[in-house]
Amino acid sequence: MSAISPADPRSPRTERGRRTQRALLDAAAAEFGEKGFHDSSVVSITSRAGVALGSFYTYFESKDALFRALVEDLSNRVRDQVAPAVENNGLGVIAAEQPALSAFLGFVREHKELYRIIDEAEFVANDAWRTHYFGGAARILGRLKLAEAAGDTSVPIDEVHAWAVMGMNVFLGLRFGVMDADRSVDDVAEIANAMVRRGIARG
Amino acid sequence: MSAISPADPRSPRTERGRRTQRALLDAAAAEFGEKGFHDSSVVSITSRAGVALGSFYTYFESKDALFRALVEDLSNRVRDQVAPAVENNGLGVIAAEQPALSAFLGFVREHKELYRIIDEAEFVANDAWRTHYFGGAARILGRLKLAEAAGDTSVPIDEVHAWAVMGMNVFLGLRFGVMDADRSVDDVAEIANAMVRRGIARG
Amino acid sequence: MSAISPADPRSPRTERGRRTQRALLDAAAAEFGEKGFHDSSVVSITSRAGVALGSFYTYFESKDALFRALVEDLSNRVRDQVAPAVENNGLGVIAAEQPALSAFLGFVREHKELYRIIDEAEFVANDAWRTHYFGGAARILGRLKLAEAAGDTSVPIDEVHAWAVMGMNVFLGLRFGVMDADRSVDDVAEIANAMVRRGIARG
Amino acid sequence: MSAISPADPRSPRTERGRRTQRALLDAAAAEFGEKGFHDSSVVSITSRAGVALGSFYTYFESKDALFRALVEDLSNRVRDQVAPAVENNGLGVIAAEQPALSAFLGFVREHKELYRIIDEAEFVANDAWRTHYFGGAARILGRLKLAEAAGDTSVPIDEVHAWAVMGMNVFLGLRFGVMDADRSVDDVAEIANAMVRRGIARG
DNA sequence: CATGAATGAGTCTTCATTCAT
DNA sequence: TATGAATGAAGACTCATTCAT
Repeated sequence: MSAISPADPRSPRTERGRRTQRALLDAAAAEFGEKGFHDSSVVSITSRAGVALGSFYTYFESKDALFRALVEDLSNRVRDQVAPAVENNGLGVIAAEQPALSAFLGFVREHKELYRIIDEAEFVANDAWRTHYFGGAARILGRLKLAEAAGDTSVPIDEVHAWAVMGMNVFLGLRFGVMDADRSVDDVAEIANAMVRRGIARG
Repeated sequence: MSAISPADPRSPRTERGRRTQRALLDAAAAEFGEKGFHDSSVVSITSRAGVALGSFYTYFESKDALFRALVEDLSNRVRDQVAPAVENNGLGVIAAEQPALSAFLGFVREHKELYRIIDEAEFVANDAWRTHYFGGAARILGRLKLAEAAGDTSVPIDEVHAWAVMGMNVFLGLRFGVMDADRSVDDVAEIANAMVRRGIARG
Repeated sequence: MSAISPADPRSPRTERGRRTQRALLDAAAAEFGEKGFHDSSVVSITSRAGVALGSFYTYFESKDALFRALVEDLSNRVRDQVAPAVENNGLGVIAAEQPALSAFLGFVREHKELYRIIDEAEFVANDAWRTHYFGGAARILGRLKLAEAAGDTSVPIDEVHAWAVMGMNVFLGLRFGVMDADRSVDDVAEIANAMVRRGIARG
Repeated sequence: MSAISPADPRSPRTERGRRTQRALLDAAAAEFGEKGFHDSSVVSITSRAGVALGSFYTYFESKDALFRALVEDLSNRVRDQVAPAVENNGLGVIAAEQPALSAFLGFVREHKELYRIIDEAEFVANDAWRTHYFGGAARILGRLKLAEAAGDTSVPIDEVHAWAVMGMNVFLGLRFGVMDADRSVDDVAEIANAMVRRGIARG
């Protein structure tokens, strides 16, 4: 499973070359995971890999190209890990999403460091980001607990519910707020809230 | 509502100072929104603001500090905009989340550019990121449509459902995969999936 | 006489700035004169000028831009030095070119080092270049001496004639060979040779 | 006519070797002609030649050596092409320079790209250079036209005259300004101008 | 002879930050 | 407060050359 398509003009032609490229890839994954893209440097990556600086460019066109290769690779691996959990498991289609989610969570846990590059915001912002989301989740959890106390829920409320709802909200914001502003926000909110309501609320 | 807490040692003492700081803040919002944190430069921000380079440090300790101030500001404004939608609206607690979500989506739409700084990943990665998430959402949508075709759903399936589920998954990955690895992934997946199942599936 | 047009966004606004820029310009002239463009480095120029590396970019957009500024400056100065020698000297128009040429030669002699950057070929090629041109001039001189010996000349033949003829040939080659290939070479050669013939040969 | 002297320790011993070297030479000529010396790279030359990078050093000691070989080769070829035009053509010695010049111009025209490496200045400077010389030629042409209008010329003035005079001036500057500063500039100017005067002006 | 991986010094350029005026 | 010049560490990338296979 090479992150680099074999058609790449820079793909290694000898076994030795293949080893070097792999070393570079691994070093980069570690480095990016620790420091994020911008704070990682090519020098540092090559020295981690035990390779000369110049050799980097034998295998990758640029720092950006390496990053893209890594993300693409990760993306393919998530897919590969999740797919089998879904197929032929004898469950209903929607229920089958549960093992898929389990598989996904397991994958993320295994590739923690690298995964945060894809899904967290700018590294500098991480503190602010954490505060922001923990605050949001806490608020939602408070609301749900309130509903629970009022006897309005059909399931015991859990932190998982709060984060699930917040993730939902954030992604809908990104999708229908940032990326595409054509759809009515009320419409979107209605559909999403209905799902949560039926999923959690009593009767 | 100043973005800078009044206790800040660098908060302006004169009216003129206040105007300068506000200009800097606005310029920064625009700049960060366009280029992301790392590709924005202090020179460019000051020149946008029509202010001398040196003056920047009269108002902000560093580029990082400015960024944090901006995120904090944004965070507070989201809260302020969402809060009233929730209070005293005579709806049940969970149903009240619907206007809250509407308000949130509206806010994001108004502050598109800036908002992506908080919620999108590294700027370089955006293309990869987009492909990654659009792919994920498409996969989920396909699954839900399958369930719908099989007559297993209680509501008409919409793209909103797919993005909602994916946001949920991603955030749970971040929360229980990256940040905290103590909780059983199966447990988390079970709770989340149950919510979706009940929210979408037929009785 | 600044080499940088005052409209340049990077032109210095303070006296101190003006001094720094001048130092950079002078250092660059020396450096380029010694090593040619490619072998000169910005680090070395700034250190000659006693200025920090970064300061270079306060005054010049790039190494290329500096070079262009220098050439333009030199170009203007030649013109300024040659012009007065031509005007109002009471000589016929063509005869007036003689003091102009004197002035030009004097200028070149004063700015030797820098001047060779404009008019010599690639630095690496200089040795080959010298051999090439000295050989050419020697050949021409030989021919002219032959004519002289045969009594066909109206003036004593001098090395100057040989170099003059060669310069003529080379420039016609550049102008009507390299830059513009439309004109008949025989035509060009006829005109040029006629001039030399009448200028040197016995009636 | 090999560009490499047969004594060269790296001259090829087999037919195959000779082909490889020739391919390298041709590729280099193309490359240098397009990009100039510094912007040409050994990798690019070898890849143009369809030869492995390492093989370059089997045939040439260095990039510089290759360049010198090329210039020397070109130099010899100019000589070879010009020589026959001069010999035994039954013209007077000076008149015989006319077909020589024709031959030279023809050669340049055929080898345009490569020729500019020898005779043009640093590649970066070319724009400045062009402006510089075109300006100079225009000035001279203006002067000559003035003389023509005043009835002081014996031949119709042509652009060729202007470029010829300018080439003359520039080369005299190089020869007696840059390379050798011992001779009186007035003396040089007198000799050269006399030639032009008699060549162009009315008796 | 051919190959192509490895090397690392060297280059230009950027930019947050400091400081004298 | 405002200004803008000065700083220099840091970064990405290039490329001639060497060398093991």
